[in-house]
Amino acid sequence: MEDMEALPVRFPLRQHNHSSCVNKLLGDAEEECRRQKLRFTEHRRKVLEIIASSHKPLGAYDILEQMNFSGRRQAPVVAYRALDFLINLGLVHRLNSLNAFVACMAVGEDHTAQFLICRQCKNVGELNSNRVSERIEKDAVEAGFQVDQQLVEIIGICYECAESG
Amino acid sequence: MEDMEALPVRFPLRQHNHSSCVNKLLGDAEEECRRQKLRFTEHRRKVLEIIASSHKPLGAYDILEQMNFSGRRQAPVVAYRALDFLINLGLVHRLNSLNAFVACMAVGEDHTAQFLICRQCKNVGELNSNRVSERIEKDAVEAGFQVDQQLVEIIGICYECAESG
DNA sequence: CTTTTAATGTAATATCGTAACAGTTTAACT
DNA sequence: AGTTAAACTGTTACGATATTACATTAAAAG
Repeated sequence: MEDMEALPVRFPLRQHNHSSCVNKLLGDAEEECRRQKLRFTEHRRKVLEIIASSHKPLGAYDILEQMNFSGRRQAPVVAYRALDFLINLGLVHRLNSLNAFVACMAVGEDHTAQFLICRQCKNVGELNSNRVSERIEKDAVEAGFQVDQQLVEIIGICYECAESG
Repeated sequence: MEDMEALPVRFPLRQHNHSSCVNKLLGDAEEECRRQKLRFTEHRRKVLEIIASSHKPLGAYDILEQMNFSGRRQAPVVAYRALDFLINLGLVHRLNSLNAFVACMAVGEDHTAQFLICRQCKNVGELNSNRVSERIEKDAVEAGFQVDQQLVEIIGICYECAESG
């Protein structure tokens, strides 16, 4: 039986208010950390804020550059440690084909994710299709493979870029 | 309507004759280059041979190490150039989550591919499920995205490792 | 046989990511 | 409150992955 619900997808529109996404995500993060008794430290907050403020994926060193509060340049490991934390919490996703990071757009929704990477505008959308993840799971199992994690990155052209030629 | 054909999957068995895979792949490569009037040079042959001789994914620098014919150590770019060529031809696949490369196991079959990466034995299998690729294509299109390329990497435990505990 | 295109050689450098370890802060427990 | 254990931070150094640039050589096309 096929799932007939609307297909959840988040693709950032050209004009939209970043600051509300950022605030929402920071709030979700705080709450999640409280629930799990984890520490939402300054570094972690800052890194999440930087990532959430961009719908284009950012490299670890891009993030690092924006961490110069106090004028002092941070060591790479500072960014990577915060990223590991945020990824484990499901607040940030890593895009392996780009060596880059994006904020999760479906925090707290118990979701699977596939990433839509526009090779023109470089924006990244998040598709949350259970049909895709279930199809992968079933076919892998049929092939004798036990699935722990799925990494799905889809390269192409987003709607807005297709429109504007 | 669902595709009821057997699901194509290639997972290397523990005991099997590598040299026959290697020879088949080299033959296919030669033929494909003849057809497309491309040059199958020494570097390209050697890199393909190295990759095909391993069912575990190899990093570019692993490959480089094995390219020391003439005792001379090659520069990284030599491996990367050959890899680019082989990837464009569809003879080699890149695994983004590992920064590593594997030989294609379905050359000349007009296939889609999803990779099954065993985190225990580190072998990589190639699943060729059109059901998966079509599901991804459909859902992406439904989300307003035009797909050029799909990157699907599935991490887990292969059959043989699950058997042997 | 000459022109043009593709491939190679070589050096340097850019980009991405981790190890190791000492010091500090926070939380948990008497 | 004072002590202990766990988590986080600061810092240095290094390892791993990948690309740019440019001069040279080899091959294919005319």
